[in-house]
Order: sequence, then C-alpha cells, then structure tokens
Amino acid sequence: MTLRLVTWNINSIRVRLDHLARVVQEINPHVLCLQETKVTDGLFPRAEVEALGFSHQHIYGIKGYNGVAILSRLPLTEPARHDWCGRQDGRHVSAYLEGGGGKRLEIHSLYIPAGGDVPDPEANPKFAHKLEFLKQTMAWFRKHGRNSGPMILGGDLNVAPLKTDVWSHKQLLGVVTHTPVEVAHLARLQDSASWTDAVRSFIPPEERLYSWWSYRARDWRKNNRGRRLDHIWVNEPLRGSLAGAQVMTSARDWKRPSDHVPVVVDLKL
DNA sequence: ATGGTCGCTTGGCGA
Repeated sequence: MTLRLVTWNINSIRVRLDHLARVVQEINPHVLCLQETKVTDGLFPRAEVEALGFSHQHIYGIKGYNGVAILSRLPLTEPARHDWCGRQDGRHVSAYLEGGGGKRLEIHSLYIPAGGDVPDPEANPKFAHKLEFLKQTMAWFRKHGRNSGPMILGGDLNVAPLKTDVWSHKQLLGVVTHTPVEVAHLARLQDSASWTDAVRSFIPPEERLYSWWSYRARDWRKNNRGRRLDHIWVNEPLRGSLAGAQVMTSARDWKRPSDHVPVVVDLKL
C-alpha cells in the first residue's frame, strides 16, 4: 500500500472544518498531523472528524492556543503526550499506526514554539523557550531513536532551514525562524534520530519552497514572501519507502484560509 | 520605519 500523510497547521480546527473536508477530498490521506487546533479536548469536533473517515483520533488541546492532533483512518495505539520545558501546553503527541502495509509506524505531531520577535534568548523569553524546546526534543529523540522502529514526524517546526526555504535569505538572517542559531538547533534535532527531510528529497534544495505566508501581506501570492516552516521527516527505516511529496499551495487561496498550507508525503509500504 | 491580519480567552496575547 501507499500510505499518505499530511501535516498541517490548521490555525483553529473549529473555524476550518470545511477546509479539512476539502483537504481530505482532494488529497485523501490516511493520516493527518495537525497543529494549532486551538481547542480543548472536550470541545474537539470528534464526530465531524470521524464523519470524514478519521475515527482514530489522538488529540492534545489546551484552551485558546497551541493544540496538536493525529487523525487516522487506521488504528492508533499507545497514544502519548510529550511535555517539554515544564509546560503542559499541547505541542507534541505520538502514537503507533497499525496496519499500514503490515508495518507498525511511530507517528509524531509536533508544534515547536514560534519564538517571538527578537532573536535573542537574553532579551526575549519566547526565543529562549524555543531554543530550550529544540534542545529537549533533540535529547529525547537521541535516546528514543536508538531502539525505535520506523518513525515519521510531521510538524510546524517554525524554522526554515534552507536559503530557498525563505523569500530572502539575506533579509531574513536576523528574523526569527531563519536565524543561524535556530537553523543549527534544528539541524541537531534532525540529526538526533537521523531524520531525513522527506519533502526535500523530492523537491530539490535549489528550488524555492514555502508552506506559510503571513496574513498581513495584502496579496500573499503577488508578494510571495513565504517561508517553509512545516516539515515531514522520516527516520532511516523509512527512507527507502519514500514515494512522493507535495505542498498544497492552493489551500492558501481558499476563503478564510490558514496561514499555513498542508504538506503531503507518500510512503510505499 | 511602521503596521499590516487572524483566532482565541472579548480584549490583550500569541502568531
């Protein structure tokens, strides 16, 4: 079988249920990793999501902001919540996907802190939190990755690592999401479990690629000042299974869009 | 250079 996984910062699942339905209709994934669901678990639209075919739901929401989920057509087992930096803030969940080609895949949905405006951990506690979050997740994956089987991670990692992941490398070197210290931290996270950047294994690094465009631009398409903040990574056991990748840019043009678009990867299992 | 827009916890915060 070919397993299709989407990661998407949906920026409120309640506001964008119709968009979720459209993603399901047009892309037909087996698994969705969502970020910024922005809803407590009691108010999560479980029935509506189940009606779309996703009866297996592992959710971790808090009031007002953040919130992550793994939604699946196939069974999910051993659902886990991961908390970092001493906060219970709905940024990381994992579960095992059962039955994909007889394999058992470990899935992670991750929402790394945005980091505020000033890229200085001394002056800006949000930036300090972002760097510390990256350190704690990399330490965990370094240990955990040693004896894990096939793993796939989808998330809003809030870092655009490559020059071609931003509209202007030069102009964004001092802007949070593209500073050298964040890129170095993300590289260490990527190294922690020998992750492969699944999307960039199909869309070459020379090619500009974005997954987020600010709401504040008057015309996002015309300015095209995007950044690639949303990523899908696979570990070594899945590297040979990679079968395709795409970024659903069209979703940014829908009515009342998220500022992020869905990112899709196919795995031949 | 500043402010521009969303969604949430109704109003300031986080992005």
